[in-house]
Amino acid sequence: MALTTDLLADFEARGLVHQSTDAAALREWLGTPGRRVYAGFDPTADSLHVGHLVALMLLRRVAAAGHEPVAVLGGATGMIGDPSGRSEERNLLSAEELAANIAGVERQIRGLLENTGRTVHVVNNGDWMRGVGYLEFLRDVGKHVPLAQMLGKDSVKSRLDRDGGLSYTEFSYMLLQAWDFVHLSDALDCRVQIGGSDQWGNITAGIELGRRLRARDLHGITCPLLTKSDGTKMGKTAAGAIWLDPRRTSPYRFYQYWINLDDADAGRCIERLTELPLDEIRGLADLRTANPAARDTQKRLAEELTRLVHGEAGLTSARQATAVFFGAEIGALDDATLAEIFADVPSREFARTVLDGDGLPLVDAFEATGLSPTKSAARRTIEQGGAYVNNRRVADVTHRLTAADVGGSSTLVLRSGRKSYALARFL
RNA sequence: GGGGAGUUUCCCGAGCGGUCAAAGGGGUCAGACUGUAAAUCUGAUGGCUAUGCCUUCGCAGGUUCGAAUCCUGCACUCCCCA
Repeated sequence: MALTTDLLADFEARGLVHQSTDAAALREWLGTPGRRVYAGFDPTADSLHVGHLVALMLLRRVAAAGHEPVAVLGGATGMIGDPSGRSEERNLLSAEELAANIAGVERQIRGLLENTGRTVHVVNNGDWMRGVGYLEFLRDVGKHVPLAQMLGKDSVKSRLDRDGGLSYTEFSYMLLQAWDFVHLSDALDCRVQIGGSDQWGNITAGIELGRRLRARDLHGITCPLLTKSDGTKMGKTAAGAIWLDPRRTSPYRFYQYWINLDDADAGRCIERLTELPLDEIRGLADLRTANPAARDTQKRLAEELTRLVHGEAGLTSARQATAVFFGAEIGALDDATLAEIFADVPSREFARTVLDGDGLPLVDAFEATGLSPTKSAARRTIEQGGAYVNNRRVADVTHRLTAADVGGSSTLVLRSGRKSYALARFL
């Protein structure tokens, strides 16, 4: 198969190269189709999050360029914890946690890479590290790594300067990752490792080891870490990380995360995280300057990434939820759809009989669902025009919910202000 | 050990014996505006079976027709001198 793209040029055009080893040698090795390129993922949780998307997308580009992506799961390294980019010692995971995490992460990686049409290798460094004895490792690997080199790495230096320092265990992490690289070059003839810029030290350690042990040229590319213009980490919100697993972060919240990025961040993300052609991206940048209010970039970005991670159905549900959360009529939606859209929203069940006769005072419903802490607060909200039933404003403090409000379904959507929702279910 | 100052509603902080559920600011919540941003403006902000009733001003008593405000004791905090 012919190469569809010059991988390195593609990376460069999208601002994905922070540092790389000798570009000419790298380009030459990548000149043959079917080359294997790897990135590692440590299973620190049972789901990847938005921060991992860069690496995943890099591997997709590897596939798109006619090569074969290799994803390495850190069954071994995950037991240690990478000190890179961390300010303090990690807590160790138990073996069971680790196994569960690996299973979850592997499923996600396969889901995101296997539809590229290329052969995808998903391997676990636990598989080749497990049988290796400590003495053996020290003789075969440790012997070839100069301490000065290890101490010179930023990840180590910055930690040594701190009060907490770092343990011998984390210090050794680098050796494991270096050995991974050499092992993969043996087993799969994989000679390029890619990762975030915080991985440069670990990658070069592997390259150095390959030269010493095998006299082999290995290559590395790091991409800039994605950060937001306000300085916070991409994918972190006040409410926590944005995960790829829909059980942790609903497709709606995932979609909204991208929609809410500011212009500069959205511009950078659409370049680095999507597969849209560069001229379309340039077009979006022009639109953004001309009419920032339209938020075309954010919409396109959210759409692309939600479809990629959650599929077409996830995108549809996220869009429906968005429409509803911004005032669309709710009457037409059935219970199942509502349940899906409002998956993140607290709900409260009532006996259907409370709707009989005079019905349930709206004030009571607001208090019972937790939308208002007290009935007085509920009254205030209603008086000030901040109370909605199925997205229709109710300004009457004495309003009572009856069968007429609920209609055919059994769920009522209550809302306080712009964005606090609660479901009332009448069973 | 001696002397002084203080403890107020989510936070800071004002508070004259009656007009105090208690100024002002912050926060929070609503509304307007807006690009689902930021800023800004407006209103609200103890509870309730609500034109009234109940509970709150460190804790426990007391004086008074009436106390966050006066008195006594207790607890805690801070400052100064030894």
